[in-house]
Amino acid sequence: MSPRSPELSIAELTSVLENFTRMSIRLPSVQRLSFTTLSVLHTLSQRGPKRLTELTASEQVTQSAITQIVTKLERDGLVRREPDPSDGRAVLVHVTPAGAAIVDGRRAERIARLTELADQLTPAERAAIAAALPALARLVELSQQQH
Amino acid sequence: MSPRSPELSIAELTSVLENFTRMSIRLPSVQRLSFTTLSVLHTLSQRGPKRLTELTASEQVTQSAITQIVTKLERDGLVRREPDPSDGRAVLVHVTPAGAAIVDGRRAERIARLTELADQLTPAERAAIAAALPALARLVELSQQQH
DNA sequence: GAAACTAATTAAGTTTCTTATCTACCTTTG
DNA sequence: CAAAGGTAGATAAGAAACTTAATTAGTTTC
Repeated sequence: MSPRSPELSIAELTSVLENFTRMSIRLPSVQRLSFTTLSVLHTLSQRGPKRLTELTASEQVTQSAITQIVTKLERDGLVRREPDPSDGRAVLVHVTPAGAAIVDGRRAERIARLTELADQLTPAERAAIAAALPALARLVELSQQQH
Repeated sequence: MSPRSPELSIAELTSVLENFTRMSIRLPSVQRLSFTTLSVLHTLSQRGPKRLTELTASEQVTQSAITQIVTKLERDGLVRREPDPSDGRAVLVHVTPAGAAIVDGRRAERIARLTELADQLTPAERAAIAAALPALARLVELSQQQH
């Protein structure tokens, strides 16, 4: 509530984000999907169909691992492979409605949990977070462009 | 810049935090330590010595997994086991200087990366994040009390 | 002080990844 | 256009990181 533009402490921001990471990472999932598998679903759901090689880059695991994950997800009906019309070697992985439902369901859990916590903050605290949201979103955007 | 206390959208906050999680989770680590192993080191470094059962609760894996992780960390000189004077069955796991150095090193990497990104924000954006930091930290605190 | 409980370990098996190799398609170049 | 090299994905085998189940040792309770 002091609008004197205090300097941003990146160390503190880092620490806060670290804790959010560790807080959300262990959310129980109904289906037993590994972290990487969930991340693949999330990526496909958020950014649309992707090749296996693109997923390899974004998820930071080996191409072989992505093949195995996609195979398992396809067997469970959560994604489907489609040929890439522009390249006969490539495959485009699409998320199915069932797959999207899992991503949405997990997001709903997180929203519910955060809502409970945010309810315990003061209105001023909530306003401060709201005011920072666009900047935080920009930070994420910048990070995605970069690498 | 509009200090009219706009309502906080938890859905947007959730989305932003999700992306931060996925952004930081795949940071390359010099030593090949699993996510859970790094999380144990982080917990010990941040909250001091803990019993194996306490780590089991905070890391959300089985007690057996914690035993194996601690054994491996001890073999590598990153933690050490000490008897709990108040309970002959229990063991207190302490992080060693070498273990703390790994945690600090990884934090330094994250800080460096975030600093680069934050430099690309406007001063107003940085100020907005700075103003929200205490509230975000409180949110983390509340979450840790709860569960 | 016997029974029930709790903290940690050990053993064995499963899941999730990696490395190495392979096939198929694409692109380039002589 | 045919051969050479490059890229996308799949497969096999093995390593790493977990799980479940059973065991040991110490603690609490009645």
